[in-house]
Amino acid sequence: MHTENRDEMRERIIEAALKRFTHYGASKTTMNEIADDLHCSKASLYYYFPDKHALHLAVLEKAGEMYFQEIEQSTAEAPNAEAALLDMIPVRQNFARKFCRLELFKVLKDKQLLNSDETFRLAREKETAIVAGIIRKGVAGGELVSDNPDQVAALYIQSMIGLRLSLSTRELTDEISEEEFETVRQWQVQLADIFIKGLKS
Amino acid sequence: MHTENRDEMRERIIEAALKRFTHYGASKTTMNEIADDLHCSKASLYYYFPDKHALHLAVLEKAGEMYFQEIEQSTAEAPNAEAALLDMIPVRQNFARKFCRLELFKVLKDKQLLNSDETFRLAREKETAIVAGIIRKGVAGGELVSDNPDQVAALYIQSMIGLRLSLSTRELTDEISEEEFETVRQWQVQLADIFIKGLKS
DNA sequence: ATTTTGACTTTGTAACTAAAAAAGTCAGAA
DNA sequence: TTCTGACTTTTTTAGTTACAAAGTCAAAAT
Repeated sequence: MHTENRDEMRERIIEAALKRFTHYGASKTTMNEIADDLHCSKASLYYYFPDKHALHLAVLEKAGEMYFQEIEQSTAEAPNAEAALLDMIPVRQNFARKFCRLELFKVLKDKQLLNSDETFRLAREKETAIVAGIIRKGVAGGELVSDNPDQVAALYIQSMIGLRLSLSTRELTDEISEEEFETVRQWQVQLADIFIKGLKS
Repeated sequence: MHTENRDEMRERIIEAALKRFTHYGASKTTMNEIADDLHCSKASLYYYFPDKHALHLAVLEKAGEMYFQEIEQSTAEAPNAEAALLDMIPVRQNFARKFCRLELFKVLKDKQLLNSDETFRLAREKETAIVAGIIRKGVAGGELVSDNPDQVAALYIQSMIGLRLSLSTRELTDEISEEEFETVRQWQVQLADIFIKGLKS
């Protein structure tokens, strides 16, 4: 297996793993399967990633990039703050639906991977910053009023995650039925409305 | 073991179980231990309760009664809607702190006990009704504005539960550290503020 | 020098098992 | 009607094994 350089091969591995993970689940995918897909040996994978956890995290980071790309596009297209916040909701949902088998929660709980905390913290901060930006823009345009957009944004993200979690009757899982998705969506839209109202006074 | 009547003995059993459960956890408490505490035989317990699940649920119902008693007192003493909503938060927290070993989530997930769903639904509805009442009173007094207090109340409760859940890093558990309690409290107060603001426009 | 690999070792996990503990039952006593 | 000792059944736990997957490394290939 010959490639231009180190980074290119890393990308190929991540993409192969992403495919397997999204189809069959991360824990049901073996390193041998990924190697076979790439027509290379398992040992090669370990030349690019110290262990499976690191590969898993890299796959999640890749998925995160795709998510933020969509979020930023959606946000840019929105005519105002209210629309921007409401449009984020289905983007989030589609992402969750598409990548539910990446076993995000498993990695999040796993303390074996030291960098994972940092990765998730950064993703959370980025998402919060996007919401804060939306609010700030709304304040600048006279649509909203807020003396602390960052704090409100953090609370907004935290509450939205909370609604998602409190609606999954089962334990902390990545599997959600279409019916549950719809219920979560409705609650999230309602909560967004409250926030928007609260930010208009 | 002689008592006035059936209900009195049921109460004694529930209270003994409540003590054991809160100290050592429900799943670490055996029916024999409860029987020994009451100086009666295990078989007697089964005369009053069909199985351990039913006793567990009765204990939770008892705790629920204590909770609502405190909530109603706190609500009655509050001078306005804002104070009533904010005062509910520490009451909820103290309840969670006191009865965290009752393994509420375990029973909630357990589908063996058919009545449990109904019990929790009723408790949720009662809590929602209390919040809705606070909002309605606020609307009547000119403090708040809302065209659908029931829906807002349901969203409020759901969001507060969500914040609690999204802050427990670990899996769905009843164990929470004092530090986590404080963090949850702060988020919940902030969210309450947003709701109150949103209901003043 | 960098990248790859086959053959290897180590680790984790699913499937059994046996023993113990706890749940739950019941005929008969109080 | 209430209670109990002696009983059976079910669940949990702790071990065990056997297999699959993770992870390593010296040497080969580029």
